[in-house]
Amino acid sequence: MLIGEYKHTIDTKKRLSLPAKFRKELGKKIIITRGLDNCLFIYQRAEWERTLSLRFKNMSVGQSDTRGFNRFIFAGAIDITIDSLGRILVPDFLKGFAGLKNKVVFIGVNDRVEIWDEDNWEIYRKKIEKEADVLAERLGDMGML
Amino acid sequence: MLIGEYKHTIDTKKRLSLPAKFRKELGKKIIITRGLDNCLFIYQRAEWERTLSLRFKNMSVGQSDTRGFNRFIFAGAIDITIDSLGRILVPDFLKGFAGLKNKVVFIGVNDRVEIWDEDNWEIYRKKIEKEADVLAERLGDMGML
DNA sequence: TATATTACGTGGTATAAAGTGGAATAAACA
DNA sequence: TGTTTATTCCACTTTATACCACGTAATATA
Repeated sequence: MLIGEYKHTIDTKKRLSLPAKFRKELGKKIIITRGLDNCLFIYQRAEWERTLSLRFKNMSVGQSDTRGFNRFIFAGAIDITIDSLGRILVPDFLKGFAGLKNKVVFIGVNDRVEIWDEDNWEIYRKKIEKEADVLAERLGDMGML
Repeated sequence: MLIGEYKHTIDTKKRLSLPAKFRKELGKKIIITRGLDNCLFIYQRAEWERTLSLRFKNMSVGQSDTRGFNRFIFAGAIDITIDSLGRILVPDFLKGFAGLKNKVVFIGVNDRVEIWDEDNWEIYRKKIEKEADVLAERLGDMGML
């Protein structure tokens, strides 16, 4: 289970160290993709194949939005191996997509990790914290709280 | 059953000792999450994983409010093991969320423990105490108390 | 009631690990 | 072959973690 929030920096060589708490669960081989809401998704390679890749494989190629989404997901995905110190190299096109500057935030979201630009995350976090009581009510309806 | 109210302090190294009365029931491995009304929730690890994490495992990433919800829950949570002296380390983002300064208050709420900033708790406590009088009176009028 | 004993909360110090920066080496390209 | 880019390796700084010690509060015992 991947949880928590960690602030890290991308250095001048585009290197970015993964939070130590995530390394064990993610393993050495990971997949980074364009995510939703302007962030990047990191999946364990096996998990990626199981949850996303298979789901999209069965999608029809007849619909234009399905094709578009498939391209968005697969063309933006990249296989990355973590180096001996637990760092990854962030390719330019992904950096550009998520608007990453120096300061980024890693967040654990159950089965995936997300990389956010610090400023974007601040804005988004404040938004969902404000909506928290509404969300809690929904949780209550679902019998979870 | 977790009950009572205890005043503790966060030291310069972000350490915070759990009230001794709570330690036995909570165990060594706990989860701290963003709570409601500006406080933090502490759950026993196994309990939290059973109730929340597993239910969300198969939630769709297609809907934006579901994503926000997942991020609130998981990014705001942290796995903590209590040290040999019964203390925990409070990460900055949780301190910030709950507005914790030096003095905090632990309160037991049946199956969970809550951490409040002392001042916030004072205000909230006074509020509910005042409301309790009104509630009691109403109940009294109806012949129930 | 007074004293002794224990447990608890808090502060400090030492050690280990993690994050970050730079240098050296290898590979790719012109 | 020289230059640039990428990758590996090493070193420093900071942070987290574990360990130890003291003072106070609570409890028990005489």
